[in-house]
Amino acid sequence: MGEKILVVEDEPRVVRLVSEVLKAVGYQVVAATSGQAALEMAALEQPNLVLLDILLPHNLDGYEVCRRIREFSDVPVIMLTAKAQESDMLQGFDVGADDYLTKPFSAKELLARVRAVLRRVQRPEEIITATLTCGELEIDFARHIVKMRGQRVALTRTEYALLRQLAVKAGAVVLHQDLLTSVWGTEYRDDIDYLRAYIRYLRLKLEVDPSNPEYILTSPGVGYMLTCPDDEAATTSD
Amino acid sequence: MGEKILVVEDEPRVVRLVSEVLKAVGYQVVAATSGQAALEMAALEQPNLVLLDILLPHNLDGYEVCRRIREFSDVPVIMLTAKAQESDMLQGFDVGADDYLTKPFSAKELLARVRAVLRRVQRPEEIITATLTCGELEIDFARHIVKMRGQRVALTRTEYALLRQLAVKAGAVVLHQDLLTSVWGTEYRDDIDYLRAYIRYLRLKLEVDPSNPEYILTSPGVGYMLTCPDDEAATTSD
DNA sequence: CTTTTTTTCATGTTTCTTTCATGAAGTCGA
DNA sequence: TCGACTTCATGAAAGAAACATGAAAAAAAG
Repeated sequence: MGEKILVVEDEPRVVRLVSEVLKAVGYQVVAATSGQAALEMAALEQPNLVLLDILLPHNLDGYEVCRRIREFSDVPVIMLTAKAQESDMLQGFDVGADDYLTKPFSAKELLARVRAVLRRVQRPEEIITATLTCGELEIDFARHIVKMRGQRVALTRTEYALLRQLAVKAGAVVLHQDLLTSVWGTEYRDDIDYLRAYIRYLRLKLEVDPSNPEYILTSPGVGYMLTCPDDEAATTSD
Repeated sequence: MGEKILVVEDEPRVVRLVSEVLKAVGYQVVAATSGQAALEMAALEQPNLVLLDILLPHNLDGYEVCRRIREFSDVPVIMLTAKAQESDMLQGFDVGADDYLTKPFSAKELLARVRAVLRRVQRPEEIITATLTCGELEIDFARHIVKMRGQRVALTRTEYALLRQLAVKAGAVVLHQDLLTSVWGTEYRDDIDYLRAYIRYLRLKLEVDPSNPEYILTSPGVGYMLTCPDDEAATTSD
């Protein structure tokens, strides 16, 4: 239930105090007393939040720990320290901290800020699955990767741009002019040879038989269309 | 480019000051001077962040405004006020604020906290992995250790930073610009020669045949990608 | 001051884009 | 039915852009 919070602090007394406060309201607490241990636990325990003291033993302070955590994780970090100087705080935010709390602080303020940060993180903004599946064709817009029949297909920049335009309007005929202007620019609106060349390149890379395309169909005099064979009665085997 | 920030504050002098600070670093600013106006603009303008003063004219204070905004929106809210009492702050967090800043505050602190909150909102997914294994490549993020085929590989700071950026997005094409800005900084966005040089260094250290890379692949005109040979149907012969 | 790392540049090579010529296929009116 | 016309697919090749590479100067680290 309770989120897991990693407390990084070298003074056992403070660790105990903070832990009790957090546990009292239902959080799980794990602790580390050195920077190195903190990094390992951040990776190993996958906490939902890190409370990070700046003054740590050995030569790995809180700023550096925060910076390194940021290299592999977006877990929220609240800096916790006696340093009240503005420059210290700014440095804390610089290395990627989410909040900065100066000692002494009250249990209530600590809890309020912990809650505020967790509340923000846990709101699962809808994850945009920027991937389109069209028959055996897969386009992962976020990764800029195209697969056909499970195999990765390497496309050039222009090929990808053209396929993308066809894909976002899959199932509909996209006009020559629309393709030309969106891929090459408005001044290429009537240069239909570009389109022919690149439609061909796409077919060579995506179609089983480029001369009898299943996916990229021609609408003579109008434009081209990307169809998803599943959607239709795809049994037109001649 | 700049996120849109709604500033709610009845003192024109403060509005002007805050607006200038925010605009100077590239944010768009819209302002409201009453609670009623704030609610309307929060709905209408869809800001990415709200800076909300607590003392507002008429009978609709900042707490109430925040509470009502929360009824229809998750937009982050930073409370902005002269009230330094702890109870006031706690009430701020209670009504759903993300941060609480007491006047007087410096421009730098304001910007740092604005950035921290926006940063948090903009990357909702957190990926924590102690070590990433990608084919024969192993990266221990906590220790900054890289191994290839079981052997430790010594990387320079820049080499490591570049590999890390590729690794956290393993399996995706990472754009030139993204790599350059995250490794060297935004002002290096178009200095593609740095990238070429370091991609080469990485290949020399990681690939069996640096001229025919298995791991670090080129997407001409787009970017580079770290692939994990196991994951895919590794039939990209030739 | 030596060594390592980073930055910078010039070179040849590869890959991608643009362009054109050809023949096939379809449309339409005589 | 026939040719005149339009639209396509295709192959090939010149031109342009992007790339890998080696090497050396500059800067930073030790």
